[in-house]
Amino acid sequence: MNPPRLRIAPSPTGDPHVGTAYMSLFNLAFARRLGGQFVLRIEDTDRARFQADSEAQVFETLHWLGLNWDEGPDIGGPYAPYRQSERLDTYQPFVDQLLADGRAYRCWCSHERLAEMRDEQRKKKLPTGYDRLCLGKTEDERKALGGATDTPVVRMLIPDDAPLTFTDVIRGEVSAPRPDDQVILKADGFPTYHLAVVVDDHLMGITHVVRGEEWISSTPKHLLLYRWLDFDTPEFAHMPLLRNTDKSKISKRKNPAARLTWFVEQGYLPEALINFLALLGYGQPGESEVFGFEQFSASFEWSRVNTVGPVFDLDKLNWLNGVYLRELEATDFLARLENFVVASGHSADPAVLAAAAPLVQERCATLLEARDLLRFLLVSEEDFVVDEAAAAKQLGEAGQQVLAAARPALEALPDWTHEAIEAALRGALVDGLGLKPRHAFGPLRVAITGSTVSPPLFESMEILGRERSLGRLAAAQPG
RNA sequence: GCCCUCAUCGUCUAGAGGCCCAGGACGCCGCCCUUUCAAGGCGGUAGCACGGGUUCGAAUCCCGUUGGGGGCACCA
Repeated sequence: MNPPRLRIAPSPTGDPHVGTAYMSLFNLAFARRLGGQFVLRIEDTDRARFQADSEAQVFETLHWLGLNWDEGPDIGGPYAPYRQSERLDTYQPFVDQLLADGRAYRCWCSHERLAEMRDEQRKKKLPTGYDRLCLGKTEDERKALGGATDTPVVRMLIPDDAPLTFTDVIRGEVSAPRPDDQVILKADGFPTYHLAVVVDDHLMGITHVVRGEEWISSTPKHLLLYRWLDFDTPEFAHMPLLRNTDKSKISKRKNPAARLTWFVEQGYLPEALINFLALLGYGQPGESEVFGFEQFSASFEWSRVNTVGPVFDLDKLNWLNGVYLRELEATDFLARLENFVVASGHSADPAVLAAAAPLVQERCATLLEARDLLRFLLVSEEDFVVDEAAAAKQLGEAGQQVLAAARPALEALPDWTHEAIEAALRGALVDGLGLKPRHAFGPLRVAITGSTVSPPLFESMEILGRERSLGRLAAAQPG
């Protein structure tokens, strides 16, 4: 058996969708498992929804995830071009052939007439579908009937014996609804998805078609096209759909995680997202829920792919991301944090960040959280603010006593190290004032970090430096 | 309305007739550790949608019901 060829075919119609990464992951896992190829093809046949910057974002986010393709519009390949808008000449002969063979016909019906027809069908509670008004008519005959346009489309003539069942490598035998006479060539000369996928997948030697389960009901149309055009039918794998919390198909409207760029913005690690997506669609390949692409790919079998659409559970992703963050080498963590801080438009003193990174590596689920935990170190003194609620809680009368006792003890310190700071503070506050540690250090934490939650206090003060630390303590004392 | 598809804790799942009065993970709750928060340790909460079969025996097989999801475009 020849190595398989698989493809992902996103439409450049906006922010890349998380589903694109999800499908790519499964395509790639199978392709790598059997030493086959993974192809990226851009399906830009809908010029009404086309967005020019979308394609670059697709490339960028998939590369970020390490889901790299062997052939595609950016790197070329033996079956170029890989953009459907550049392949219009390729589709035309197949349309002509179907027309000549009587498998397709021209249709002049206007959008208005089609809409009316559907309204009528729905009102009468009939199944919706094209009523074949144009079938067998010349342009003149049709126009005499009204509700026609000058630019016809081409429709498939669906026969009564159209095949409605097929084998899906995930689900086994699947049946689908009987299609109506589907448009395959639009009035603007672009093919619809149905014609374009079939032709391109055949010409590009695609052996396995992996797509969302929303395509199951369209598959009979494709089956017919493969038969009529005398193409070999590929294997089909219909993946369960990712869901919103309310179980509906995951959408950008209801779920920020539907946008692939969101994960970058939030400071997720690509390896964590990959792990998570594989876990959702496949489950764990071995003993652990924590695993990498290699292990996933090595275990890959279509029959093990889930058939139930999983809810995209951010709690679990956050946990997983934290696991990956903690497993990172300290230098790797620092590099990624620095990268994230800069990419998110903040500046940072590399020395400060290097010293502070180990303080937060175990304390955050995402790089965004890490950055926020360190904000008190990254801002200038002019921009530093103490959270109001935190101040109200910790900087009242008792807090002021703490600050008053702490300052002289710290000012007298010869060495500004966290060990020395801790010793001085414990001496002055715990031993001196007889305070419980939590009451002794709470006010200081708020004064120094601006928050009741922070990295360890003494280390934070050491990194902040003597001058800035004492300045913040002074600033926290009114008058 | 019609067609298709799916059904184990809140969520993701293990379970392919007896090993299951259902196991794990996340979340949640409690305790321990502790300068806050995390991390870590220990413990707890919670589920086979329902009704019929088949069988000595069903979470597992069959049928029906209910429920969820998807599709029914000159969008993909």
